[in-house]
Parts: sequence; C-alpha cells; structure tokens
Amino acid sequence: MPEDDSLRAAMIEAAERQLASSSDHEVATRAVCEAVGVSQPVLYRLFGDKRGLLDAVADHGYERYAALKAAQEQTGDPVADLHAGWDGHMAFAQANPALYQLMFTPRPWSRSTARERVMDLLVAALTRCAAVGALKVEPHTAARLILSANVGTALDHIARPAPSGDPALSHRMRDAVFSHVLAEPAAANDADPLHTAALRLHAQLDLTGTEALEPVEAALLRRWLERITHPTRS
Amino acid sequence: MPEDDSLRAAMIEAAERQLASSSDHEVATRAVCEAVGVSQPVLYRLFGDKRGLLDAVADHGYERYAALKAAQEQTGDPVADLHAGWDGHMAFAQANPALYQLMFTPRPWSRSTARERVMDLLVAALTRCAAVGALKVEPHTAARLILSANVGTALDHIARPAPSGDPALSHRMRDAVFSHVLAEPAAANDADPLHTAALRLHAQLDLTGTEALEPVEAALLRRWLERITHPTRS
DNA sequence: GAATACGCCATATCGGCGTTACGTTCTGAC
DNA sequence: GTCAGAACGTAACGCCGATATGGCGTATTC
Repeated sequence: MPEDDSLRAAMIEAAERQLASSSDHEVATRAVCEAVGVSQPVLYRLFGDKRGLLDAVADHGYERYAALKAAQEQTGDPVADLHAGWDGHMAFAQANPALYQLMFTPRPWSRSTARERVMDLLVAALTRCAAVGALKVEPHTAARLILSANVGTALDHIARPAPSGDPALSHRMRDAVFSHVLAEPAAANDADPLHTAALRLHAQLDLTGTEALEPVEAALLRRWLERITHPTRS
Repeated sequence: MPEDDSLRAAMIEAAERQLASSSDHEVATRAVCEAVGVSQPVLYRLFGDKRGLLDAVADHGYERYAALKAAQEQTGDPVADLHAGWDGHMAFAQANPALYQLMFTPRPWSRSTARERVMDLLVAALTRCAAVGALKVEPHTAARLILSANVGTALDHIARPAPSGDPALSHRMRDAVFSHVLAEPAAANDADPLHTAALRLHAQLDLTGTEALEPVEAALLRRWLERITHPTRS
C-alpha cells in the first residue's frame, strides 16, 4: 500500500511542522489528522499510538540528520570529517530544537532508535579514524563520549538565547573531548604503541575485512585485540 | 501565612513523588491536589499554573541538590572538591532521573532558575580553584563546559540501563573536560603565565575582595583583568 | 450476475486533563 | 452586630488521547 506510506510520511511531516511551531513543543493528534485531512482512527491504525507517531517523527529526524551527514563527510581526512561532524550536529540542533530534543532527550517508553543510529554513524566515522591510527580509545567508547558531550552542549545552546550561535563554547568542548580521544598528529611519542596498533588493526578489520583468515580465526583475532585494547574485561 | 507555605511544600513534595513514580514522568494537577486533600483552585492560587508547580518542583530539587553539595564540598583542596562535585552530580541524576530531567532539560516557558543556580554553585567552586592557580580559563566558561558535559553524560546514563552505574565513561568525560580546564599540577611549564596570573588574581578578588582599592578602582582592575584573560572582547 | 462476507473509514463517544467561573462560607474590622 | 473581602469547594468548559460503532465500498463465492 504505497498510499499508506505516503500518508504516513504526510502525517509525520505535519507532526514535525507542528512540533517546530508549537510554543510548548507539543503535538496534538487531532491537529495532525485534520492537517492531512483524515480522521483520528487512521493515525492509530498507522502508528498505533501517539508515542508511535513521535517515534516515527524522531526516526524521520534521523533520516534528515543522516542525509546531512552523508552530504558533508568523507573528505579523505577522517579526523577533519569528525570535526565537521561535531559542528554539523550542533547546527542541526540549533536549526531544529524541538525535533532535536525529541531525538536526543530520554523519553520514557520510547521505541525510537534515532539515538542509537546516530551512535552507529559516529562509530563508523571513528572507526575510519582508528584505521589511520588517529584514535586512542575504542570507537564505541569514543562515540559515547563524543555524543554525550555533543548533546549536552547542544542542549545548553538550545536553552540559552546564545548570541547568534557563538561557537566558542562548542569548539572548546569539541577540542576537550577530541583531545582525549584522538592521538596526536605526530604519533612518534606514543604512550602505548601496542594498544594503538591493536586499535588500528581492529578498525581495519571492521572496515575492510580479510580473506587471509577463516571466519572463526578472524573472530578469535578480534577477541584477542579487544583483550589488548580493553584489558579490564575477561 | 505559614499554612500556605507548608501547603506549598506539601504539594511540591507530592508532585515530586508522583513525578518519580509515574511511568511517563508526568504529573496531573488533580492527583497532586487530592494527594494533599485540597481542591484544584488552591493549586492555581499558590502556583498560578501547572508550569508554576513544575518550576517550584525544579527549584525544590535544586535545594536538595545544593544541600547535597554543601554536605560534601570544601575539603580544602578545591580541585578534589571539583572532582567530587562531578561524581555527586552524576549520583544525583541517577537517584532522581525524572527530577533531573525536569531541572536540566530545556523546557519552553520555564521560569525555574535551578540550572542557573547550579551554574552559580559551579562557578563558585571553580573560582576557588582559580584562586589557587589551578584554572586555565575563566570560571564562567569552565562552568558552562563542565555543566554541559555533566548533563550530557547524565542523560546518557539515564537513557541506557547502564550496568549498575558503571562510572568508567563518566570519569573519562570528567577527565577530558577537566584536563582542558584545569592547569597541570606541576605548573612550571606555564604556556601563558600572564593569563593564568590574571585569572588567579581575578578569582582572589572575587573571593576575598580588597580594602586597598576604592570600589571604582577595583571595578576598573576587574575590567582590565578580564581584557587580559579574554582578549577577543572589546 | 447477485449475494455475502470482509476490511476500511468517519462519526460519535468516553474518560481524563488543565483551567476557570460561580456560589458559599469564613474571617476580621468597624 | 454587620458587612466587606478573601478563601474555598462545586461544577463546568474545552481540549486531549484513545476507542466502540455503524455505514460503505470491494472482493469473493456460488
């Protein structure tokens, strides 16, 4: 039923419009329905619930977010891409504050996967950094750190009427977190070369894979590398 | 009217209880009123609005937060106090997730000053650090950085069912932000000694004041110090 | 080809919510 | 003692999310 899909999309867009324009960041199912000219039960047939509608709006927000990211990343320098990704995240938050809070603020009973998928995008970008030896910690850990800092900074910028988006604080935070996560460009003075080399190999395995090893061998190698890079675990 | 005050307090506590126990982090004015045995109009006489009630709950949350902070800080080592303050913030967030989001997540039309007052507490703690020469940036800037990172990390910990509050990520973030804000313990290799000395003097002026200068002179001195530590402004 | 069974939609409705108008009662001052 | 004014409970309004119900088109079957 393509008509159902287009109707879904129309309702999601109407809900997002109302979310952005409403003064209290709220959406009424009635208003969404009559904005697209249908009655309320169809909303409950398509989304099951108001939460379902909001989850769909959040996921649609992720689509726009991912499109924005796909349009700007991949310049060849993964670290530069990472910096641009932080700034793009901040720009997205300031352009769509209500949608941003819907996506990145904890909602009880939410089934949206927007945050997790943004994390996956970030892990991918960080894995590219690790593949060139630019990462000091595991991509997943770095991703949680970066995303948390990014969300905290974005919410701060949303809450205050900042002077036309002064990026000084955002860049400060970005440098603080990145310097704790990225290796120095001149990687000669390497504190733990085994650690970083293992991280790098792990990332390359994730990115390109290998045909030299059997799958079970590669899996075992991955576990060994994880034990090197994360020695606290068993 | 002390009865009004105690009634106010009772309603605030009832609202906070319902906020913490409700599955969707919502509060109904009716439920709050009948929990304390009054009718709805008294709520509107005392708080004016549902938003007013929520603002009062947030401010009451700040009182508990400030009490917790006052109980643990001031050990004599301002930097150690700062570390403990970060961990205390995280503990408060995990102990009261709904109240925490009410206090630290942007709400449209909110008139609560909880976040600002937490910022003030943080600025005070950072000024004590600056007074012993442990700060590299202005206390206000450092406070915004630290609070944003703290909120972002706390929301991340609230959103995921973390493994019983694994503090590894929180401590990583704490170290990342603090190392960008605090000076090295061995402050011999000082990149910009004028800058740090000016910061230190400014903090001491804020903490203890001076009788050697007339008020207008002290005010002018403050402006000069600010121009040294923040040269981008006019 | 007609009758029937089935899925979809709009109407109407329900209970609950935030908010407020209104009549009553209580208090305190003259 | 009387009266003004404030505080209170009752009841209601309008809006919300969610759902039961009846009509209508369509497809299937004999």
